[in-house]
Amino acid sequence: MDQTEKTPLALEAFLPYTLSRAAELVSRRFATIYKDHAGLTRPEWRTLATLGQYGTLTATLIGAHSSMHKTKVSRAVQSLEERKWLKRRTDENDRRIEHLELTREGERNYRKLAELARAFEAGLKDTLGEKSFAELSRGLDAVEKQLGTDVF
Amino acid sequence: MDQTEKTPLALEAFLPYTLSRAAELVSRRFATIYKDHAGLTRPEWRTLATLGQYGTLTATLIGAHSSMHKTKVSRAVQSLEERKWLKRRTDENDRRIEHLELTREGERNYRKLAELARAFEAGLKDTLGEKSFAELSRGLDAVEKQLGTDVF
DNA sequence: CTAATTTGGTTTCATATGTAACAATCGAAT
DNA sequence: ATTCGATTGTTACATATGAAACCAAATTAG
Repeated sequence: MDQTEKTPLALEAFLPYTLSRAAELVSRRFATIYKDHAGLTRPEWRTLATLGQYGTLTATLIGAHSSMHKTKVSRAVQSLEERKWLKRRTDENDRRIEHLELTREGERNYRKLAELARAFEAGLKDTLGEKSFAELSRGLDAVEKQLGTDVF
Repeated sequence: MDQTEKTPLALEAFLPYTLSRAAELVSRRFATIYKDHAGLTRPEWRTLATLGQYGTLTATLIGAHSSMHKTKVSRAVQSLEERKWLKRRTDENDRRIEHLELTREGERNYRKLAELARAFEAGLKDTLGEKSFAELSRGLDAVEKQLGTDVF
């Protein structure tokens, strides 16, 4: 007897759905941190975080490290530049390239937000429990390892 | 000595990021199924899947079951109605309410897509490995259980 | 060397989204 | 019965997004 005749698909147990739902739940909560504390959008936060982590980078590299579309990066960089949180420096040998770097102000805000981010993650680990958190992390790593080779 | 002085936050190991990234990777792949095979958007697919699973529902309930904003549901229902994949029936006692139900055509397409969805998930389980898949599922369940009480 | 191609990044345009305002209806309170 | 508030669903508006066109600069091909 085929179970699927009655319920071809249970959405609440279907991984693409549960994964997307969990991501939204976590994302929504985490967003309050960079939105409320700094008025940043998600692309802006990711750009800040990537530059904070890696130091000087080009826009293309920011996109690669943070999995963002180049138009998102472009707009986020503009916005952070207007805030004076980052500065551009055109490459001397290749004038298409711009090296992007956080200003002192940007660096300061990055550290502050990074601390809140770590606290958020710690709270999440606490809420989920050490074991579930570790399982989730391992599962996500597996996804990244298997599907993450896509350029985009 | 404080490790965070050098790298306040490693994005590739930060759960809100890895979760969001994994969701996008899986979502992008799964989307090809309902897009290529039926020309559906994600809200349309979710609406179809929810009605297919639960039978007759109101728009509000579809939103609750599929975690979609009511405007998304409203637009998806319109579109599916135009395709003649669902029909509306106004409640006799409360004329604000519309009972939504798949047509035979809608049902047929739902079953077809549901089968592809199950195959997709099976392939994913295969790719990730039984163990990682199970860990991921449990981790996601924990997230849902702890954070899923938000209405939205 | 010049033309064609590629690359880094921005802008344009069409689409998708959510907030808020809205219309219609219902239920409760007076 | 009438008014007020809540609920169901749609629409209008402003914003976010990505595909594609685009510009400028560099590289490759002929």
